[in-house]
Amino acid sequence: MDIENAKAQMRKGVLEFCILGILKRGEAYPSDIMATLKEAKLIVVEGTLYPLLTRLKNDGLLNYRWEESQQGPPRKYYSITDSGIQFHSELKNTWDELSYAVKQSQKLQ
Amino acid sequence: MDIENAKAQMRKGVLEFCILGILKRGEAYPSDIMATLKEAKLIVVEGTLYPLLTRLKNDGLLNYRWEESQQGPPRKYYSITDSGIQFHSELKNTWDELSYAVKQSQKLQ
DNA sequence: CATTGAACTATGCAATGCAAAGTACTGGAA
DNA sequence: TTCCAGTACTTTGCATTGCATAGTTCAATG
Repeated sequence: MDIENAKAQMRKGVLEFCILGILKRGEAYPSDIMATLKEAKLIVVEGTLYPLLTRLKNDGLLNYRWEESQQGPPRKYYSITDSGIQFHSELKNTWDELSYAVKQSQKLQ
Repeated sequence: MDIENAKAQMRKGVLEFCILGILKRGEAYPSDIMATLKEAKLIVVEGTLYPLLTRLKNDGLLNYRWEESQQGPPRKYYSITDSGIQFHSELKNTWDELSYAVKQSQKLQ
């Protein structure tokens, strides 16, 4: 029982919401997404992000297109689909409900 | 990929925080805890709560004592330990950081 | 003694974050 | 050309946790 594990557990399910939120602004490739998450103080590693994007794509919430890069191999640019936008809005409700519940449970100390 | 699963995932790790928060107010037995969580709009079932309490107890974050009940079998009254209080405060930091990160990632739509 | 309800326990599954190792492509240095 | 570094993407396997489900124990009541 350490705090690092607790952090990992709290992230579960939240990353999807964050990533869909980021892609709502416009398409991006994985390194872009990681940089944006890092700005928000959310460190994510490759082994987490890539499988997650693949999962979201397979569920029809994202699409991608290949684009040549100036340097290095081509990149997968991801964009959000209509289903993705709708799912994102449901996730927002879920997150808001959870935030409220946590807040309530911590009240009245 | 359905919203129910997403809810379950988002709860992971958060329940511990909520329960420690509730027990900081004073000792309680499982049905008390479930009722309090329900008030906060957080539905938890036995199969989730009991193993979780056992885990927290084994990690030294909680204690319990048996108490006879007026009706029905005796109850396990749980209370938080000093380690539990400290861990709760670390979880609070973790939760606050995560909330901030989620908020940031959803900005600038 | 049987039944009912409350309280607690145990088992097994599915989902996800993550570490770790691996593959593939490009460009520059030796 | 051959080797190496850097970037981008992929794959495998593990640990943890919420939850469904079923089972056990105990006290009170008829």
